[in-house]
Amino acid sequence: MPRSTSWTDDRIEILTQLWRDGRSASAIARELGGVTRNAVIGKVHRLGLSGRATPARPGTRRPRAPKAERPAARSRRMPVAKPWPVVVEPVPLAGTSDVASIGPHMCRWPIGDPRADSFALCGRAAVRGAYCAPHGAIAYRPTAPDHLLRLAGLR
DNA sequence: CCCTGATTCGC
DNA sequence: GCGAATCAGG
Repeated sequence: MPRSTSWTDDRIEILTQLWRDGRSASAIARELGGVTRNAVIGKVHRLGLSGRATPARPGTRRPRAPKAERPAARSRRMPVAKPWPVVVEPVPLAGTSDVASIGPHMCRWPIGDPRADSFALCGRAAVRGAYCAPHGAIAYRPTAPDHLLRLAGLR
């Protein structure tokens, strides 16, 4: 028994039969064992078995470029779905008002842990709804364009 | 990414 | 003759 798998007559016959059956090269290689699909394809060609009954060979093989590396085709396309800009403004580190002293036109943005004594509300002039400009920028984030929300199943 | 066969060429 | 590497595609 040959320890290196070789193309013995019987293996060639199996190969021929399976190939005519339309089995793929890799399937044949697995069936035979000890050979790769490349080996099978190579043998098929050497045997002159290549074109099958109805091969349907659309593309003709390229003569193989001498040695050039592929230029990695540049495609110009629109930049896709960059995150829309989120404005980050400086935010006051500490609040100046507590819930009792907060007025109607003062920023109600909570600062700190509500359970802590240091808890406060921002208290700056409210210019966007209940909040000052920087807190309003956080509270009223721009939403995604409608079509994107639809794509995401959020509408 | 998986897969297909085709081709080249050093061994 | 052999088949890995590499190719063009599906």
